[in-house]
Amino acid sequence: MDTNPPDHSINFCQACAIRNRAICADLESAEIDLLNKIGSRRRLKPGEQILWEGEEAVLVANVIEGVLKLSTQTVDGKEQILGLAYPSDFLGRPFGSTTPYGVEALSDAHVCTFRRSDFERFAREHPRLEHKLLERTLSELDRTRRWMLLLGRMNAEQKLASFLLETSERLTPADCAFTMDEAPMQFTLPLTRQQIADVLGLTIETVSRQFSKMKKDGLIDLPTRREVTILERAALEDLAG
Amino acid sequence: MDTNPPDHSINFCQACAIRNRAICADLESAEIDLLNKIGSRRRLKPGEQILWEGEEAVLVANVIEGVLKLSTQTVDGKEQILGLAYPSDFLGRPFGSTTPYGVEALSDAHVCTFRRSDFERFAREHPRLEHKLLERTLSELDRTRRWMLLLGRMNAEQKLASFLLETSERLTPADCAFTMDEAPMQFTLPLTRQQIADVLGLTIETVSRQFSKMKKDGLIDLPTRREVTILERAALEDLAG
DNA sequence: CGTCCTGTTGAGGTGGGTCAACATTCGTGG
DNA sequence: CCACGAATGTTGACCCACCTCAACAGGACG
Repeated sequence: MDTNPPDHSINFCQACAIRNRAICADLESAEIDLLNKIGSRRRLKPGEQILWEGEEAVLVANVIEGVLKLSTQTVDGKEQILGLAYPSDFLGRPFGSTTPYGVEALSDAHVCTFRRSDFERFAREHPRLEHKLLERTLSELDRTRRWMLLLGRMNAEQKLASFLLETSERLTPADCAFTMDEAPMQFTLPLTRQQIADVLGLTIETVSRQFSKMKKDGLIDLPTRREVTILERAALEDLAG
Repeated sequence: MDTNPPDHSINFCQACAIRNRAICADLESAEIDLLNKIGSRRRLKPGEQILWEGEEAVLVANVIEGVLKLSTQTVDGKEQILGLAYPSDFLGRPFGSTTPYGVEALSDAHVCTFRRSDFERFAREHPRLEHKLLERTLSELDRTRRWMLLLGRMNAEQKLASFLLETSERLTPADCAFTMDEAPMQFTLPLTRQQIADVLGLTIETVSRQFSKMKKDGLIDLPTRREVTILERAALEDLAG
């Protein structure tokens, strides 16, 4: 495994690409220095796992780059992806003893990890960090609840349309100047068809068929398996509801 | 509407039935007095709504007694219940501008409400409260993610079995001495068939058929529409997976 | 060039949705 | 207390969206 050893020669947090969006956003310079001291960075390859469902929760982390999946399994082995983590998202379960889901990198990824005990101590001593984490957790809960509507009440077409729209938005950095309202936009899916199926609660065949249908209908183009071009965003939004 | 005016003649929080489970659990006596001053109690009838999806978030609340539902609707009018709130659960969206879901009482209910701005100010001044809220939100996020597995990957039978087990547990106060491991246990459903369907992402007919099937198979009994007796808990757990 | 892996497409089956008739319970007012 | 109508729940018949199984296609990589 290429777990890089902690390197404190420069202050990572200060320079961090996601600094103004992550939980450390509101901290003061001195606090950031401290946080930097207890964290270490780690690079992950696609498929590499950093948290295991049910294991003792020893790590928490911040996503700096890449996409990761949070997932769990049914007794009969079917997987359900519980969520995707993008840059600035928080991973792990502070203030709880076991990690409730597995976390695996989908793309090359870069995370900032903390020993849970270190992180918790720091959080308790710095209410501002804890407040930021609370806001983030509340937002994540909102997002997760919206996803329940998708799983419980949408058909395959609506699910895929919603997924493509959400993915295109989350892959576009928030500070990006181009709003791209109606412009065709292209991106690389961080997931295989199987993983998309696991996110949407569908089978791989159904996902594939819906992709083909949307392409035939001219809503999207599929230059390669992993590339998607949204041609008719408004139409997709109609489908998604 | 029978909105009771705030009544500060006695200190509600100190005497509160859910005091040791709710977010105020770790507060000191003096803090509780303060919190008590900014909150007011309110009784709700079944069907009465206290938060509306999309409206400006002006209230947050703690459930003291009863069961409430959090829900949202699709464009085509189908409802999806996002969660149920039981005593000691927290309602509303602090640190956000709009309430992301509607909240309606399912049974006679009793809540302790705060103006969001008051609550937020209090929380920021009392990190212990904020910490408690964070822990609660993290747990709720875990619970919600487990529910996603149910919605995305379970069939009707598994969904209903899981629902009955969870409901029986949440209706049994945690401090109840009887663990009732294998004993037959009875409880009153706080939801109509339609609402159960909305929780599970099913239709009312499918819910009804699954109830009938479980009764025929001797797993449960249904003395009245609202009463359920679990006869074979182990078998239900097998079904739920 | 062959093997492996991922994705696509087709054919057919089925779980649960839809529509409809009926049953039961509840609420209201006589 | 009963009578009536409305609301809620049950059951049956049918259908369709999605799942299952299976064959095949296209890259990636040795």
